[in-house]
Amino acid sequence: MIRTRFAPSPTGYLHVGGGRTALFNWLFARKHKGTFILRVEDTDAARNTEEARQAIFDGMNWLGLDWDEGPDKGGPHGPYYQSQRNDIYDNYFEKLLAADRLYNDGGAYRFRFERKPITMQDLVCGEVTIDYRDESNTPDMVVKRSDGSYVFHFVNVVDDLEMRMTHVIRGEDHLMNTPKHLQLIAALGAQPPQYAHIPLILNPDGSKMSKRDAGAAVGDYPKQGFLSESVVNFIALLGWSSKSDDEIFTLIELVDRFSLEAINRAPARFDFEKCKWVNQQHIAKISTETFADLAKPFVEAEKLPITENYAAVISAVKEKVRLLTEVPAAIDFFITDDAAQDAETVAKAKANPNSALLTTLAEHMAELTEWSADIAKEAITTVAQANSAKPGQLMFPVRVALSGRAHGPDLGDVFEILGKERTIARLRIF
RNA sequence: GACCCGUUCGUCUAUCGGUUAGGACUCCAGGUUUUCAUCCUGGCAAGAAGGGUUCGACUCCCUUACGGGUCGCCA
Repeated sequence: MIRTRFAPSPTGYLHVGGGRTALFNWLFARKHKGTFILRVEDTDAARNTEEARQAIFDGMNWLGLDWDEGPDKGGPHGPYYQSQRNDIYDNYFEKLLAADRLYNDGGAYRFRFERKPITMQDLVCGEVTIDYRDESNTPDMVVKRSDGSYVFHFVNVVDDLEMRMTHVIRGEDHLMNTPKHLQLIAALGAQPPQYAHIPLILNPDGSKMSKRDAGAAVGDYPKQGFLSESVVNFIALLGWSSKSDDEIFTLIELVDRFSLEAINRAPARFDFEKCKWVNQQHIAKISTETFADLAKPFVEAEKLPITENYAAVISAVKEKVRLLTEVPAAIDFFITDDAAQDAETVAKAKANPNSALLTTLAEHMAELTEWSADIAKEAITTVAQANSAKPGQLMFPVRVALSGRAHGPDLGDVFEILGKERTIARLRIF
């Protein structure tokens, strides 16, 4: 039975690197019908915050990564906050003491490493050997501070043992820590889990992605108008490949295709443009109803009313936006008569000789007894031909007159949604 | 500095000794849309360098260069 975990410390927001680590652990567990555990490593009392703890839960929930054991959920190996597991750590500490592997150093306790080469079999990196005879590079590590608290390496190992982890999938920044953990586990007389160290995520310029960098916080993605499945899809592709030409996957499809063997060893740079493209692909895949629901908060945030024709309006722009944040600006001209216009585009359209025909077009439309996308388009053809112009040449001025911009939905949709009166009114104003 | 991991188009990647080195993002050009976008088609663009091993190397080995990581009483 596979058991994996995500063990963040609540000292900041949830980082995309952490999000991807959580994702890979989750995917591996789900793929093999195993158990996924969330454990909060809050041993650094000085740096832990309640906001950070909440950000982890919010981020995990948003990404759709549910846990089988952990906070709010419980489980047979709890509690799942390290700050509440001190008795357990004391027990293990006694074992190390009894095995004569600890010594006091300035009030703190250090673990005495065995001075020999340590070889590990990493599921991603393969066989890696670190020579512990070189003490300058591997000084005996502190497991208990002089203030009595335990350090990361110790509690992390104890918990992975206690919680019966079978696989530890974590960032490559932990690769050099693994022999330390292996030594600790051996000293405790236990069997280690299998390790898989995944490459780090870098900034577009190749530098290490850390706090403050664009795209670093998982919590920023929903605000920027990304769908959670897009983000999951995109970060899965950073350091992992399905080995096929397909790239757009739902969470379920990822579970189906995921494997540790397909994880790369080289770090990957974050490409914001591609992330947006992935989002666009997911928007295209979801239903109009779902899209309307997801876009609604962004529309309301811009103080735009949800009108009766909201469904039609949203449907007209669904395949034109890459981010949900683009929706308000894409639909506002449908909803209000004083939506912001692109001055440059308007000037360009007014300079267009064909815009002189717009008045004629408005008059012609005013005489129509019925109204539909096709009838309105036909009116354009009629007016154009009567004035020896091509219908297509009228499209641009008409678009600008009706929407105030150069880009937008199909003109037929615009005619239909705006209706006869507003269409004519805007043509005349222009 | 020492140690560890890595290095295919600008970016994400496929390739498990024999391929015209494939796909995707970006960019460019056509086409569709009586319209901009979407979409479709095409194009630009890569094996870090040098040595080996081999009939044959992007693929295996060594060296160098470059990138990342680690050397805490942070996690």
